Amino acid sequence: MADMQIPVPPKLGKREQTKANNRQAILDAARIVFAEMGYGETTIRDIIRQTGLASGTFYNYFKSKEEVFQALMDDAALRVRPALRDLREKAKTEEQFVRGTFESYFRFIAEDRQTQHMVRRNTGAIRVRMDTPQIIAGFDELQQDIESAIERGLLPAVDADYLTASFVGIAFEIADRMLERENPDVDAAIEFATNMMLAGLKAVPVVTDS
Amino acid sequence: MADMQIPVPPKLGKREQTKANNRQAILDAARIVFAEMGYGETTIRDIIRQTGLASGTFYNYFKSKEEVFQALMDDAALRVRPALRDLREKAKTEEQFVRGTFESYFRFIAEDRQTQHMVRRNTGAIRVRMDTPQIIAGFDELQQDIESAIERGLLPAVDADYLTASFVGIAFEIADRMLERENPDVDAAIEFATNMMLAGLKAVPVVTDS
Amino acid sequence: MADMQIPVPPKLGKREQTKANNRQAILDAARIVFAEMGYGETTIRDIIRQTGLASGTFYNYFKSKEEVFQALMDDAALRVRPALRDLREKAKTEEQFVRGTFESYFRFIAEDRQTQHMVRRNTGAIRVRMDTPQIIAGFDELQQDIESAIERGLLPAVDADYLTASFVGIAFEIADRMLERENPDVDAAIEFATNMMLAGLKAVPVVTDS
Amino acid sequence: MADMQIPVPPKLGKREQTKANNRQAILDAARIVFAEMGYGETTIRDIIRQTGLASGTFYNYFKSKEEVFQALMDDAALRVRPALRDLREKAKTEEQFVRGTFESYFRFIAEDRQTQHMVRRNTGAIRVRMDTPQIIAGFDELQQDIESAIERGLLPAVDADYLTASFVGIAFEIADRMLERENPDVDAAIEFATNMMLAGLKAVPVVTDS
DNA sequence: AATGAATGAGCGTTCATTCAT
DNA sequence: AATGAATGAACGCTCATTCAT
Repeated sequence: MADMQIPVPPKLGKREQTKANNRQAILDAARIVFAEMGYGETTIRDIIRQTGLASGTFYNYFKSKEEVFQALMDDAALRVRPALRDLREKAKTEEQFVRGTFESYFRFIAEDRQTQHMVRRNTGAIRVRMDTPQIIAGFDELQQDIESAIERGLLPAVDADYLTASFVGIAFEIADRMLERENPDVDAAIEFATNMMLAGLKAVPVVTDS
Repeated sequence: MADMQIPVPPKLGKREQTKANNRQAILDAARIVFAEMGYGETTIRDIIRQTGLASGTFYNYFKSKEEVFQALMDDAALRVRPALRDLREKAKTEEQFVRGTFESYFRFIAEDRQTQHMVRRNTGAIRVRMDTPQIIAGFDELQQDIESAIERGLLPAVDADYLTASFVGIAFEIADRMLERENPDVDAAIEFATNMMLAGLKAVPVVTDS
Repeated sequence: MADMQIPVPPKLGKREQTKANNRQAILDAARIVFAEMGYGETTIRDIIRQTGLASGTFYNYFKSKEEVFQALMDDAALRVRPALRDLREKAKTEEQFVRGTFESYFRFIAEDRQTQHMVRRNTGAIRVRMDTPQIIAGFDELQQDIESAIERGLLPAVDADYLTASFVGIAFEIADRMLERENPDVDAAIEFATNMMLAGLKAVPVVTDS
Repeated sequence: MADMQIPVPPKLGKREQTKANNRQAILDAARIVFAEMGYGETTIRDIIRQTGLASGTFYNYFKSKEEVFQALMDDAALRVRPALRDLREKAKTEEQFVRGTFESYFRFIAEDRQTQHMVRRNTGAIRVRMDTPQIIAGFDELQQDIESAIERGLLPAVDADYLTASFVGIAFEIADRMLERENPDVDAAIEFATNMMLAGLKAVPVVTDS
């Protein structure tokens, strides 16, 4: 009887199942190697090697590296964006808007640090930063939200473009440093970024001991 | 025997001269192609092609692409850092420190936008940011300067790491957007960044017309 | 139970029908792509793509590209050969034999020029000539007919091998040029080839105006 | 002193020597595999495999299969054409013109039968004929020569296009059959073709025993 | 019998690097 | 020291073919 009430999940035949599995395997592999080696340095063969599938199989699912990347983006967007937008739309105060954004970003980054965070390849002193799909998805609509918040009067009528830039810049860089620390203190990062954003240098928490 | 009679041309000076020239030629070529195609996409062949030298010659001067990059960095550091450090060491106020840093950075970026600024390759929605040598050189010692400024009491005793991160993040991102505009207004960018840094969102200049 | 009530569709006939249909579909597709892209350049995938069938299905009917080709040949042979043989067997004079052969060949070529005639791929200056099934079928038994005609005394006792060669060579090349012309004049081609064959250069119609 | 009179052959350094050798090696290899497998079926890797060189080396000399082919053509043209043209220009009679052309063609084919003659791949019953460079070179200017001969009054004013076609067709096909014989009798082939061309079927030598 | 995804060999090509000249 | 051809690994990609469904 229970069977009848529970909506039947779209039963996949074995074929569809493996197909879905493979697609996901490629996406997972891609996320890993993108994060490890950077998008530019990653080859399609790196991705398939990581999956254990045959080289030709890749092309049954994606036409190019770009396409996998885009798929990762779409994936991430689906999962990340709605919450972020919702949060920012519902923000009653400047601080809620700012803190909420940083909070969800830093928490997201902290959780998925292994494979998800932005890439930083240091070949020697070279820093290459690649925005992984999740990141892009996260900030993509920030500017729109900021503009709409300005219209609502929630945020002051400043240059929305530069404000977004500051937001993103601070989030990126602080998250990056946060992850490099032994025991990342997400709350501290949120606090710092929020205060910096809201009231600048002077409002930022003073370090008593270090 | 005939060989012995031919007066030996003053080879040594010239040799060294050419040697230095070649080295510089490679560096110049590398700077151009790095900026044009991005570090990751640049091949050694691209660099030597640009110089007109033979491919083997490259290896007389550098072992790898990385090494050229490092050399460019060192070059840039020599030219860029002293002024920056000097400026920050001599800063009497917080604002001088902050504004001075942004000012020299944004002006530098604006002047050299052609070949020197950071690379942004967009393959579709993919943002890859590569810090060119000059950029890195510019920010490399920022953290030290910040720490020293904190010690001097010029800056509040905040988390120097995160403060640097905010600095760099804001600078990067705003510079980036500035360059995308039709007529980049460097002063406006400096003003925005400085105020953001010093007093946050609320202090940032309000846009009256857009 | 419900399954049992549904009237069983007359499956058997249909099965065989589909089977025959598929076979024919593959043959048709092959003829088209062979003619379009040339035998050598055609891949099995090209053929199945053209049919809309699944790739695996191909192998239920043919083992290889060669085999499809052979089947096309057999097909054509069935349709083309009998008439040709008949014509040549019934020939009362040398001229009937020769003219009849050229006539049926040139007319056939002219009618099916779209997809059926021989392929000529020019990659640059390279001429690759591929005898399509129909063509081969047409000439395949020519030599036998010639030999038999010699025995009958219809044709002089010349080297049958070389005679066939001349026949084929003239037919091929003239047909080829005929098709390249704006308004192919089949009768003129027949006339030229027949005269060339029968009495050589001197007998060939003189061009008065061009 | 002798040195001064004998024109110094362009002394090649060791480098130039190997370079020339390699180029020639590739050309030779290409000629062989083109002849063996047909142009269409030949891959670049087939060619380099035949040379023993590394795969990348091919690209130091040629950009593509087409380019090698063209180079072979140019080679052949240089060697074959002048004699042919000369012969045909100097022809005093129809027969000289016709016989000379066949003669040089059949002799050429007979000599180089290994690697040089036209390709005939029989995969099963499939005949693919590929005109190798030498062949093309040989016949390329035939039509011009024919037209000029017609103007000179050496040949009757027939359709030059079709006449060329007949020439080429007969030459191709007879040469082909000639080569298939145990002991190719070049003179017989020349005789047959010439007579066929000049006076058709009736003039062709009768076979007494076979 | 039909399907179509998986496979891995092989293609054309580019590249970093070596080394005889 | 400069040269630039040779090298062979690796790339992106396509293909014939197999086989579980």
